Amino acid sequence: MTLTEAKQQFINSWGAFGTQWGINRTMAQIHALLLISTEPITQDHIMEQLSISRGNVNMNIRDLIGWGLVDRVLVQGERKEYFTADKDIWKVATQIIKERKKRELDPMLKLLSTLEKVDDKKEKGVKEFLQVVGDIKKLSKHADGLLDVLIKAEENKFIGAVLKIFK
Amino acid sequence: MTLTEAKQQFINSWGAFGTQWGINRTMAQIHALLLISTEPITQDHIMEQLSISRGNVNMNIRDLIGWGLVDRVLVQGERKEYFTADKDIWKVATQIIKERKKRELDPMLKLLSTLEKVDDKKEKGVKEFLQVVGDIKKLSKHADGLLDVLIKAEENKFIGAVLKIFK
DNA sequence: ATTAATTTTCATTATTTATTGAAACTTCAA
DNA sequence: TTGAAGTTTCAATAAATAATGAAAATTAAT
Repeated sequence: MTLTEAKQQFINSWGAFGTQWGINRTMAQIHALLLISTEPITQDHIMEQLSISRGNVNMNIRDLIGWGLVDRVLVQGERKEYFTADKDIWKVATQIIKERKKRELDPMLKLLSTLEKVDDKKEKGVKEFLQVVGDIKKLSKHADGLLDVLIKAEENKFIGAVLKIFK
Repeated sequence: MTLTEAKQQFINSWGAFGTQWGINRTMAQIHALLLISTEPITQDHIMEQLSISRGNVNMNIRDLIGWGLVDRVLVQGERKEYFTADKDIWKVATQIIKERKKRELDPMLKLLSTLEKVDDKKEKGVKEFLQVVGDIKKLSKHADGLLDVLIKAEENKFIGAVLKIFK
């Protein structure tokens, strides 16, 4: 396999994996392209490489910046904007975890707290409902804590070492 | 809030969370409905509760069974099939982890190994590409191991206790 | 065997989600 | 200022995904 083929396959597969996780295929592909680009690249370069429109690139790039996965880069003497992605995969992973926690886990916990306010205790089945809601809440909080450990583990070798023991 | 309202909101929200994770909204809603149903229910019941067609219920139920999240139940003296979902949220979570690992992490590792076979070493940038691919592979294997720990933690109080220390 | 009840399939249709591209906007150099 | 280069927005359109419903298949009672 040539490097060009391998890169193409990486981009395509990364896009496919993205869709399975609720991430826009093109956004994932742009991220993939940036991950394997040794130098910062322009919107025009992305348009050409992925055969997509200017508007599409622009919107997805801004989304990626919002996720903290991509940065604008100023190139000396150039009018155009350039973009890069952090190549440190651990940082990429923790950044995604942080964002998803913020965007999804927090709202989830809020919802569950609301649902715990069911008042008509007379109704049959309230107990069972509250049991399920309570369990999900407990699990969410566990997950929340666990993900914090993971995020810390990136900077803390000791935690990483301990986690390794159990594997 | 009444129990009926709360249940409705739970179902809707569960569906919305599902879509964010690449899961069909209706499938998530059916799962939610089963989670908060104290008794096994029929396809007709699901159709009515969620206002969806028979075909839709049927396909999604079978998917859920494929995920190991829902079971068929035979009710004494009844012709119709009934369905239930495991109410133990830890088991639900570990089952989902197991399935996603199998369906996604394994193929991902396979892909990465393929990509490592790039041969034209003469090409500029091969080293950087292999670095990124190698890093992702390393991370995937870490995640793989970590998820195994998590799955085991469900049955192993000791691991759970140790994980708690770091929170 | 016949038939009524139930489940499954899948071509068609509807809905949702993503993409395009041209106009509007911004930036900056002359 | 003016205008050329570059960026952003968003209504219109295309593509992908999900839902419907009726026909086919299966099941089980008579």
